[in-house]
Amino acid sequence: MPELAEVEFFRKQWDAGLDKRIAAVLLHPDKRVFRGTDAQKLQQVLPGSRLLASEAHGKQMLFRFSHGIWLGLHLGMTGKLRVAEASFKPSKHDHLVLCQKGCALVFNDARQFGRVLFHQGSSPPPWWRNLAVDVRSKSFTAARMEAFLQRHRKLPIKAALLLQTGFPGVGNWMADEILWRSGLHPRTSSGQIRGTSLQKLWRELRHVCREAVKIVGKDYSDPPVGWLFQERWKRDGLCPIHKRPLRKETVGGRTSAWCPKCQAQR
DNA sequence: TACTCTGTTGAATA
DNA sequence: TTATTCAACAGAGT
Repeated sequence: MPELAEVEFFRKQWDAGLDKRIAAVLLHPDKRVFRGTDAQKLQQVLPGSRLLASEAHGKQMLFRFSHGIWLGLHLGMTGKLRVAEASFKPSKHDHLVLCQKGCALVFNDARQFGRVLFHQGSSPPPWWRNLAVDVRSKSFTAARMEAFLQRHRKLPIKAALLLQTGFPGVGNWMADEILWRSGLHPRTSSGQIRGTSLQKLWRELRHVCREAVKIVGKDYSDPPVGWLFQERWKRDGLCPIHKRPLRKETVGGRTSAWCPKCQAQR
């Protein structure tokens, strides 16, 4: 479930390889995760360089290597990063393996909605410039959010929260969690949200994102009881507040769960 | 066996 | 420019 918090967790898995040289790269260039990138070149160029640093932005990750090499990863729907022993043998969905002394860095993605990007140069890659403003940062003000919602005023708020250009890192479960805490029905038009309800949405958005990164990003634990998260996957999930059955419908093309009592208004 | 569902996103179309 | 729909993929569930 790679949203903001899970991405942060997976990024850190590869910290095990920091400062170590890449001895070999295992991959199959024709795999879909390499669409649009020169996988053979990557395989040829990366050995010999060291992993220097990594960062995550929303659902995107960037790994920086010596010799001006940059690797971008997106986990799609089922992507995972992990560390394995040095003798690791890739299986079916292990699309990219960076072999190092003592360990192997593994990118696995069954459905291959994820993606590998690659760049050589002294400055960060073009696809890492002009990133959307981080929702947890100081510059993500309520006014900025309001302007974005007005630009997409016809869109149901649930769909707007999933737009990575406005809310980088927010995915399906985080969007539902945010709306539940804000008392907003997922079909509410984005343009209708103003004043106190907009302030509320802004606060809950930032709260959920920060807490999720703290909890899930640390060791992949689930958010605690009391979060909608605990109930929204269940067939007969109940609102954590007053135990009413949650409603489930497709909104903005995605399965959404909400409490008809807490989130009544449209 | 066949059909449905899934946490993403980006291309095609309106 | 923005909104909608659908396909890319594999596996799990019914």
